[in-house]
Amino acid sequence: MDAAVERAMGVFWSRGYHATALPDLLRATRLSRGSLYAAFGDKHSLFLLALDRYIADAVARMDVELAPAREPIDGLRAFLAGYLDRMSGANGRRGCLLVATAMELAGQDAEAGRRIAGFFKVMEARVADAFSRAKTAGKLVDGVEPSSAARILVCFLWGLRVVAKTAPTRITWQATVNALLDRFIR
Amino acid sequence: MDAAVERAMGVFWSRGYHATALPDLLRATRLSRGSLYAAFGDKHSLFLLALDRYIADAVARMDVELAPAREPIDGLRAFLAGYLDRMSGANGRRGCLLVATAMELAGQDAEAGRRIAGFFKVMEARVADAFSRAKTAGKLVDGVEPSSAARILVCFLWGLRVVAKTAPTRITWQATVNALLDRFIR
DNA sequence: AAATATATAGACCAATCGGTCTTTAAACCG
DNA sequence: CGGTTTAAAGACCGATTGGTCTATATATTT
Repeated sequence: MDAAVERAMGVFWSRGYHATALPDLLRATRLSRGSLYAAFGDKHSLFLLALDRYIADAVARMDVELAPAREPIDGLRAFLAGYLDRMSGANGRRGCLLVATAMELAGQDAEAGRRIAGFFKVMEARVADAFSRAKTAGKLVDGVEPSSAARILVCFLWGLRVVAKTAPTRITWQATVNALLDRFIR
Repeated sequence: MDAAVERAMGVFWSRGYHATALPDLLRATRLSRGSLYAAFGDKHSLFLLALDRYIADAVARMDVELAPAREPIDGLRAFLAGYLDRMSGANGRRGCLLVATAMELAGQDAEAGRRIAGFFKVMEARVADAFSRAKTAGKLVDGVEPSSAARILVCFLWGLRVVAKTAPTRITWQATVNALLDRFIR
């Protein structure tokens, strides 16, 4: 039932939680009503599985892009390039399931909120680690503290996902990302 | 019917568009079903009015905080202090109607999308203007370009509104905002 | 091939959705 | 006071919501 979760994830991703109706999920998962409820319990449980899947994918990407073995600056650049891809054109307009869920559910839904907050901490920690390694390699501008640079960068990236919903013009944002990085990297 | 729009805005702000049901709006506006439909047409039209109101409030705040007459650095600091207030504790958990709408509706609802994109441009322009004045006053770090600094800062702020939904710890973010400003301001 | 487990299609459920309409009460105005 | 406008209350509408259940068909297994 792994493929079903992935297909459901796609629907929630495109439409959001409330705007996704059961028929949408049935069409996407190619499951009958009965099978879907037997397998996943209810809409909310399936959503949490989809969210977990989305998070796992994102963490997996960071695992390779920001791997400790890799040159940290290269890693950060690859990491940011991925974000630029994901926020350009149609990809950008589709948005980000994590940001959408944070805004739509995190206030009311504790389970969803915990997952969002958890992912945020993980992402910040990985970026901070990369900055930290860059600093010991002497590649950071004087006075830049890895942990606060990481918070800035990560926060900026979440903002990008918001902006990309209405202004998916890649070139400008490529330049903006570079400009931000130039404030940190020597 | 101005107060009704404001009350409706409060509901949409707290719950989002899809999760707001007619009874919620009736309770908040203290209007009967008939009166509400006579005055505003339908739920979507009322939502757009509420969104316009939210945007007008935000622009009005910027008008005073980032007024051309004011010292630009002071203005930016006041502007950022306002954001920190709005993202701390319960305020933060409530989120931002603009960011929520961007994620929930901007993809499907062209009217909402236009408003979001428009506000984004306005905000970026005002911040860029403040940075520009700061630069001519010699208060910017060398190599910092006002327009790209503005894009970075604005984008960072949208990201703050996302993060604040689950991690509304003021002190850390106060420090992070200062750290970002330190990259731009001399 | 027969028996059993599994998943399908889709009827069905109460509740709620956004929206309309009629009836009744309250203001307002001459 | 009497007549008119205005708004409230709430019945009512078809459509849709998330969720259950039964009957049928399809595999699977022995």
